[in-house]
Amino acid sequence: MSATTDTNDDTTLRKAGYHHGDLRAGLIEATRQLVEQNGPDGFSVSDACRLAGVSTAAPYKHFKNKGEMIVAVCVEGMERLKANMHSSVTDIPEGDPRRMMALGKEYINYALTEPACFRLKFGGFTDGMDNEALKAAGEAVFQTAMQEVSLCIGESIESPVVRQKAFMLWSFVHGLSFILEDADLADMGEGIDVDFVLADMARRVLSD
Amino acid sequence: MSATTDTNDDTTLRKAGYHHGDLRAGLIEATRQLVEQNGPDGFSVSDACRLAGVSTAAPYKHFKNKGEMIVAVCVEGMERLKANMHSSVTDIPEGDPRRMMALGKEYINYALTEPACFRLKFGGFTDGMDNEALKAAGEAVFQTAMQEVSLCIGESIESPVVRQKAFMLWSFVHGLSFILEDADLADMGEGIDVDFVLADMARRVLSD
DNA sequence: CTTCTCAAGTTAGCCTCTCTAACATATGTT
DNA sequence: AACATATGTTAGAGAGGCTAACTTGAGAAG
Repeated sequence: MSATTDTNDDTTLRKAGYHHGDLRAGLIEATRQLVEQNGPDGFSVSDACRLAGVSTAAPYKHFKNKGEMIVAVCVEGMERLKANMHSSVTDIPEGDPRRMMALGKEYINYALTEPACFRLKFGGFTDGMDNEALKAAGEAVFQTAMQEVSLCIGESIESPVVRQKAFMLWSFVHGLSFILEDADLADMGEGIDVDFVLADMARRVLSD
Repeated sequence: MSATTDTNDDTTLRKAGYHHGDLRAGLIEATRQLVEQNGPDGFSVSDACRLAGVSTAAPYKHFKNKGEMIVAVCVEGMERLKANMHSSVTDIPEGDPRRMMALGKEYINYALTEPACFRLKFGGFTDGMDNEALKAAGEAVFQTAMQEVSLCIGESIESPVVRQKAFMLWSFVHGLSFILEDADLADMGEGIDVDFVLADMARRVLSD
């Protein structure tokens, strides 16, 4: 039984001595890994504890309950998504419709590389978990889309048209993400070029 | 303790005597009710048993495990969705683009009236549960959309263009459904008229 | 009508999971 | 050096998933 061994291979995950250092971060990372491995509902607090190398009671010094752990993982994920989206457009000049496409691609890319996190946030697992941080993280992502639409069609971000077009594109990309990461559903889109439909949709929606 | 009382108020749900009659159907209905009440992850086999008035071991004569119960609820739900979609277009002449809109509205309507079933099927709860019946039920729904697109644009259902347009519209409606039923996300679409965006999107995608 | 059989129930109990209470340890402030 | 507090631990209550072994009763066969 060397659960509390000193050889610390997995930084931030396992602990070195009696105290972990940053168990909160360690548990979030452990949970994220488990969720990505076993699906959005295939994780238990106990599993996360084993991964982090602590007792099953330890998490409750950092989170109120299992739900709060899930929310924390989602918030982190949304922050990564937002950062990815931002960095995906830095090389493209403002107003270029390719920026809109890059955002959509990045959204889908996130859904495909962190599918379980994506579903944890959007699939209904956080239903009824009112959390300001999580809501704010989601809004920040939508704001990014509105900003881009505003630049593309040359209208104020306050304009209802901008909101409407952003909402339409977001709905499309959001649904596409869900479909692509579900093997059964993705089968129905066989032969379809994701890049093409993304560009095609952007063109159709952004035109008058 | 009158759990096995003779007064049978809730047909198909509770049993009358020692044998239930159709416990399989009773458990599916009980599960559906619980899921709609408490969210897609807010149900337990035990709860369903209590609702159906049987012991906690009874379900295992009809389902291999909890996952199979979930899948059964999803299959039933998809069949309802398909039926609703079909009946929503019977009064509109073939080829009329309003048929496409009616299908989309019905899809969204289903997501809003049976939100937990919708998320159970599409939110990731059935991840890794390979089930032919469930996959077939989903495909039938997409076929309906393709059929309509084919009629609207006057091309064979085999045509890649038809598949592509159907896929684009489905993605949009699918994403819109997820967004509308999530209170936090729906807030971002404040002031947006669902009927309008549906019609607008259909027009944009179905045009050349 | 009786008897047999088998599908469809039941009880008892295992293991795991979430979460709490009570106790232990280490860290940094005074 | 001593204490206060944050962060761990162990023990255990209560619930849920699932199985094994037993029971019931409904329909077929004699």
